[in-house]
Order: sequence, then C-alpha cells, then structure tokens
Amino acid sequence: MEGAGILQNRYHLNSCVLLNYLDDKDAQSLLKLFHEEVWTKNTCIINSEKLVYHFFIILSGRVKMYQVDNNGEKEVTLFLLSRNDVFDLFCLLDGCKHDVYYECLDEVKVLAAPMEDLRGWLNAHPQHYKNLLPYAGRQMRMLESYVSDITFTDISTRLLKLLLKNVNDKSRNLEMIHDLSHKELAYLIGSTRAVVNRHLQKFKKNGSIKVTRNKVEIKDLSILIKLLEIQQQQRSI
Amino acid sequence: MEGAGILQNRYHLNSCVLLNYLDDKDAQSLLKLFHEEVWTKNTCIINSEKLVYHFFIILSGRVKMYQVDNNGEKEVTLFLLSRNDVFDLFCLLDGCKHDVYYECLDEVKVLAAPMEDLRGWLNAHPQHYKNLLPYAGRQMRMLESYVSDITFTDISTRLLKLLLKNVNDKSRNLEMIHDLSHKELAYLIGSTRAVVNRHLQKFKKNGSIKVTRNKVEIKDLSILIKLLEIQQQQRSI
DNA sequence: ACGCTTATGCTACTTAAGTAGTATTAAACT
DNA sequence: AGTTTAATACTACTTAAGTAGCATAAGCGT
Repeated sequence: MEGAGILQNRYHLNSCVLLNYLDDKDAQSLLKLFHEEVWTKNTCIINSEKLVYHFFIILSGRVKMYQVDNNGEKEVTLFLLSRNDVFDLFCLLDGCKHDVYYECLDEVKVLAAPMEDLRGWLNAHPQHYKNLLPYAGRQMRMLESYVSDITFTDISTRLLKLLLKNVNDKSRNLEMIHDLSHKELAYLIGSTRAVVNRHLQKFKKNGSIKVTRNKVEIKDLSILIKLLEIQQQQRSI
Repeated sequence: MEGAGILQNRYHLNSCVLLNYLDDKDAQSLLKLFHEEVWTKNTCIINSEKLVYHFFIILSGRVKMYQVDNNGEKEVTLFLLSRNDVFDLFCLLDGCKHDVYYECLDEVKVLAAPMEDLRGWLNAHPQHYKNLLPYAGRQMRMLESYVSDITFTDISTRLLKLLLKNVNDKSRNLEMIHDLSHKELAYLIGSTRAVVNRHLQKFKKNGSIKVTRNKVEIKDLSILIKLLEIQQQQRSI
C-alpha cells in the first residue's frame, strides 16, 4: 500500500485493462484505492456480497469463475482468470448481484478496492470508462463462443480445442491447464470427468499426450492438430 | 433525418441505453449521426463488414442474432433483439470483426450511424461511455446463463423456461416468440426442430399449450409452472 | 510407515438427444 | 384454382454422453 508498492504495481499491471492509457497521475490516484491481498490456494469466494462491494485485479495465480447447478452436483467453469484479469466485471458494469463462485487454483495475489471507490474514481475520470470496453467485449466473445461450441461441437473436439488453445508457442507444451485434474478439464468444456477421461485415453493411445496425476503433457502436437482437422471434416459429411 | 424526426426518435428511444442521462443538447448531437432505415422481413445481414462500420438501434421489429456452424447445417440464436436494443455491441466495444449473422423476423425500423462517427461522439462525450456498461452487463449475464442452461438443463426444461420467460403478465399469453416456428424455437435453446416438436407434443397432450402453424399459445399457465417445478426437483433426486 | 483422500482407468449400462424419413396440412404464390 | 413451399406430426433408429460402480495408484498429513 505504500508509495513504492503502488509504483511497483503499476509496473506489474502494464497490460491490465484498467490501466491502459493512464498517465502516472491518474494511475497513482487509481491505485491508491487498492490494497494487496494474498489468498491461499483453494480459497473460495462463494459469498456474492463480497463481489458487489469489492473489485479485484489479479497480480498472480489462477482464479476460476464457475457456476453450480441447482442441486450442487454439476459445475461449469466460465472463465479461467490470471494476471491482469479483473473480477467481478459483471458487478462493476451493472451493479447487480452475480450468482457465481470463484476459487483460487494457486496462491493468488490480488489488488482489491471497494467497488464504490472505484465507481467514484471512474465517474471522476469518465474517459477511462473506455478502457473497460475492449475487455468486456473480449469476455462477451468468449461467452458467445462457449455457447456455440457447446451447441455445435462434440466433447472430443471441444477437448482437443481446449488443449490446442493452451499450448505455449515456445515450449510447445501446455500452460494454464497443464496441472488440472480431469474433473477441472471437464468443467472447462461443460462435461464430466468420466467422459473427458474417456477421450483423453483415446489421445493417449495415439501417442499425442501423456497423462499422469494432475498433469497432461503434449507428446506430439501434430497428431492433435491433424485429429482436430479430421473431426471437423467428419462433421461436414 | 430532419429536425422533427430527430426529436421524435428521442421520444421513441426513451429507454434506449445510449440515450440515458443525456440532456437534450447531447441527445440531439448524438441523434444527428443517425438516419432511419427500414428493412423488410427476412432481411439478413451476413456481411460482417457492415457491422464493423455501422451501428444500429432498433426502433421496431425483431432481429435475431445468430451463429451458424462450420458446415452451415446447424444454427443457434444468441439474442432476440427488439426495440431499444442495439447492435453490434461487440464491434462497438472492441472494434473487431464479429462472426455473427442478423436476420429480421419482422419488418424492422432502425436508426443507423457510421461506427466511426459514433466512436468519435463517444470520445467527445466520454461520460456517456458509462451508459453502455449496464447494457453490456445484461448481455453478458444472458450469455452466461445460456452457457449454464445448456450444460445443466435438459431440452424439455429449457423449452419450458423459454416459454415461461416470454409470457406477458397482463395477457398471460406468449409474446416475442409466439409466432415462431419450431425450428426457430429450437435455435433459441440450442436444439433441433424435431426434438422441440417432440416436447411441444408432450405439453400439448397435457393441455398446457395449443400449437398451430407458426403459433404457440398458452392454454394453462399453471400446468407449465408446475411442470417446471417437477422437472427441476427430479434432477435433484 | 500408515491410513486417508483424491485422481485415474475402465467396464457395463441408461438415456436423452439427435437423425432420417415420410405423411399431412397450412399458407403463399402465381 | 392449382402449384409450390414450408411447417408440423410422428415413427423408427443411432449414438454420444452421461451415470454407476469399482479397482488401482498417487500423494498428503500425521
């Protein structure tokens, strides 16, 4: 919270949506609203009140945003958030309660600010509302493609796309989702553990991936890519 | 486009998100960017270029926003837009191309403006960026609940919810979707014509609805409500 | 080292949803 | 009026996904 910390955070958040195009003066007045918090792995935010009254920027670690069905048996992960992501954008945008849960997949560092303070700052600096728009647009597009993927595409293809989407270009291996259980992978594509496992076995057998406890590794990227092409062709016969 | 028209449009658009909290001066300068267009029923906007360069506010009539799968066989309707709705919000927010189609379900009147002019106006009046946020938030919430509905809920329940959501409190009958074909209803919940028909037959047989060509009518609302309760309980056994 | 918890792998089974095809009917269009 | 088009109703079939259950293995905490 001290001056040095604020400047440091500014540096860390160079690609956070809220801080684009801010001169140092505005950045400083904005960051003064925030304080740093550290949450241990597996921390859950299930109290939606907290989301209405606080706003968070992730400095490090992964946070999944998810929903649970009426009887608490099924889950679906809506977003896997990480550095420079913010939440809860829904509440910031319209001020309403948002029936959604958050869980830390790692130890997570965030900047936290009272929602009202942030709103006040934005009202005082209305030109920075603009910063939120591209980020909101990106999230809308992600939700939109989630809808069309679920309605058009089978689980095997959705799983393939999930894997390929999370391959790091340099390392040619998985990132972000490399250490998730099959259950968590299933929730990311709106399916169940057993079904995802079934398809992972298939990929394992053709030598494209290696599966160990809480770990999926890419063995042969080209097989996965070819497989995706084939599956998308098959659907159009 | 003449002065009288502009004022009239202001009146018509009293609940359009873009015009909230605008004084008459700002409203007039904003509306000057727009001109009125009338599109015949079944007009399609399949050229995504147009969406990047123009922005529309619906004055009357219904417009569905939908996506088509890779081989053009399946469809899913993402939004059913009507008076005071705007499009394409995605493009306005982030300026990117949006792979989505629009089709007029009625004769549709819109106000149209060049996207760049609108962006220019918003940059000149940054405090009105704020007006977009609650609307964007609402659309995000709709997409979010679309995702969770599709992953958690069976077609029969989704269809029930679709019907109940579109019952007018006063008339106690359907609006917005009352004159859609089973195919269109199916696309609204991410399913197919044959399956929706199957469930509608079920509802018909218990006396809750009446089905004729391009028309679904509510016969007994209480049956539908009870049915929804039962189905949601069953899932939690 | 031990037991507890959680993840994985796999078999067998169930089911809702999708698919194909076709007859019938209603509306729209010369 | 007659032709064409599109919507509805219904039967039979296929299939992917979900479900249940269990054995094995990995990792964690004490």
